[in-house]
Amino acid sequence: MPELPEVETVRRGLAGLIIGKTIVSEWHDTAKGFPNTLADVDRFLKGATVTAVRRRAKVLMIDLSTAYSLVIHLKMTGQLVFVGETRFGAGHPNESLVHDLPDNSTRVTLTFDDGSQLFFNDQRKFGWMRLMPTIEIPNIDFMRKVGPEPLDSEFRAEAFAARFARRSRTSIKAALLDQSVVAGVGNIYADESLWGAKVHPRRLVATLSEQDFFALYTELRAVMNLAIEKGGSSNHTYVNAEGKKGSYMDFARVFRREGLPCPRCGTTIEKLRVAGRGTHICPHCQQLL
DNA sequence: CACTTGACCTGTCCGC
DNA sequence: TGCGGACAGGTCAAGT
Repeated sequence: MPELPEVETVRRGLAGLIIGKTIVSEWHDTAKGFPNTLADVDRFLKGATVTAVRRRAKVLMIDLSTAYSLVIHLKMTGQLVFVGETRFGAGHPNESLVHDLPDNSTRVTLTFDDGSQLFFNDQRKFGWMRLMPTIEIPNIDFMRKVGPEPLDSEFRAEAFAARFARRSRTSIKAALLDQSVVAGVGNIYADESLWGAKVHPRRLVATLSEQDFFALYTELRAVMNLAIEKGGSSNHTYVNAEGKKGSYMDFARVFRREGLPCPRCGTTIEKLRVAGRGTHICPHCQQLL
């Protein structure tokens, strides 16, 4: 589900809601989604206080006072939803956006010392949550190979372009989705940034000019920053830590807009399949050459 | 090694 | 209304 802006939105929400709280109980359903032993849960999770909530690429990390962390990947349909005392009050403006939890998609429930709860829900069960020593997080396979953060102020256009050398013979869309090239890009922001840069998603990486890469770098950062500002994009499954939907989809220029006019030139937006993913383009603005 | 495809799951939507 | 198939904001393991 979530890409970098959605995960960052969840991170910011959670940081304000759970830092300083102590976990008093834990429930989880399957070994696959939560592979830790009960002994580890008892020793390093129960009684632990949340000290920080971090993000790297699309991975969230909840750091604990035990020097362990909960490392979480939401994949396609994962959610982390916090429920405190005031959330379901009658007449609350967001009352209709959330329903009673846990529900049939709930995989993990954490209960804090003040009675509030954090639910990890995941309809498709692709996501995972694991408890591990904080210091070992950089050694997991995903962290070792993941590329730079695209919004890092130190990450410049030249470095962005250079990252693509490893994927020169594939389509630019496949390369953008490759987490080892640049971190955090998924299907929505790949399509949105390619449209912004006027680059056809099927163009081979090797055919992109320096100007194309510069435009793509600029557009990707602009689109991700806007999405974070708008609280991410929402389909029927994505909600932030407070159970609210993001509004970026109201600003999307091509994603899921097939049949509608391109906001730049009016040409009808088309949907294709590129790198095995549904892909949205303006056939006039984005030419194959 | 680089690249593509299928698998992992469940729910929903669309055409018959 | 029921059913089959395609598809869904992501990564891996296998295959060529």
